[in-house]
Amino acid sequence: MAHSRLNELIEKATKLFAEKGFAASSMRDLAHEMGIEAASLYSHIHSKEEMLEIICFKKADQFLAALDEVNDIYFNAEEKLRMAIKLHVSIICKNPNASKVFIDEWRHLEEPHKLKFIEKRNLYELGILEILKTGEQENLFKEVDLKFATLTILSTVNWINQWYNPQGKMKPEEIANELSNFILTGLKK
Amino acid sequence: MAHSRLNELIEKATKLFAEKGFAASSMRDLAHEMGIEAASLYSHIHSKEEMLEIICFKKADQFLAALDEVNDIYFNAEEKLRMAIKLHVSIICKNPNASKVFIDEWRHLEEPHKLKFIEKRNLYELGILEILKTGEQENLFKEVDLKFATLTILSTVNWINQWYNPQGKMKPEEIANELSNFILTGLKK
DNA sequence: CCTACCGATCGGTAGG
DNA sequence: CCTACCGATCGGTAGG
Repeated sequence: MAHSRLNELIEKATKLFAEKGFAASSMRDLAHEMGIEAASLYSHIHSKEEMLEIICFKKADQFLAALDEVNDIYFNAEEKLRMAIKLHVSIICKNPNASKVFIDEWRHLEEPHKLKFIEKRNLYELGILEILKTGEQENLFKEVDLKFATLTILSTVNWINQWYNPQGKMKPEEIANELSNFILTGLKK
Repeated sequence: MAHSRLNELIEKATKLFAEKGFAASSMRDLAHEMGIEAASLYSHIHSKEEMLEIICFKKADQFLAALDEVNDIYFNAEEKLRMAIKLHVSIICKNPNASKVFIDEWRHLEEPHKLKFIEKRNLYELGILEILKTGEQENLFKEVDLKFATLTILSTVNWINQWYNPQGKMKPEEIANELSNFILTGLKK
């Protein structure tokens, strides 16, 4: 497979960055994981930061693609929101390490990539916000501060990354369902 | 004032750790902020990590004290939850930088402090969980996975730290109110 | 992918 | 709080 060694490198970097944080991860740590010398890493990548870019932007594009999928198919705002949440949770659970880097480590990106990353993230937030706005217009959702509600929803769907265990008893679909119900109807009877 | 120079140091360290992350913050950065040489920092503290301890544990104790306050005074589970959220948001908004360190940087604590920190955090989570359990028993709240609901609630109240601006138009009280309503009744009409 | 190495920077200490 | 300094480690390059 072409680039398979590069793929392996990115995978190991993802795990390392997720576990120790970008700044606390050294190229020598990573080289050790790969079973090679630190200097040899640079035949696969140009810099430590480049790996962070690859990880963050790949994840950002996955989320944006999910948004397109939602907007292409579903009509009702509640269904749209449920679908968006389901896809979001699915993306996170499919690769918790990469998600952790996407959520917590992007700030170590250098310009101009950092700015570009924030733009993509904003685009995603806007997509969720549009769904909520539609729900308001359809008289399905309460009238709330849309920005506030968007960020609150994203916080709950991102947080699962902190405790999600692939070996745990809850499957991504169940998590998404519970979360959607919580977001839509709250805690009160 | 006794320890005022130490207080200033911790304050500046808090800001630095919040903005750049613990691992990416250097003692020379911090010394520069203080207007002294890096070596001089060690007449106030023993190590870089010690500052992280001070910040994290102070914040942890604030949250635990809030829990006591809630449990001492309020009876109804809904009121308890609203009060807990209000105090939580208030603690975060009072010092967003320290809260950021508490939420994101504690993993750089060294043992045995890391373990002790996790214990305190678990104690807090348990306190919130107890409130939800009471609400269930009082037939006020839905029957949900208590652990799941607790983490979801904490995620939303912690996330405000990412975007809260002390100069913004929303006051902590309003944020707490919106958040409580959202958590209790959800988005749906 | 390796050996050999670079300058820069790291957290921290000794001694005043 | 300073000067002077330590050994360790950092990301990265040259040349093969």
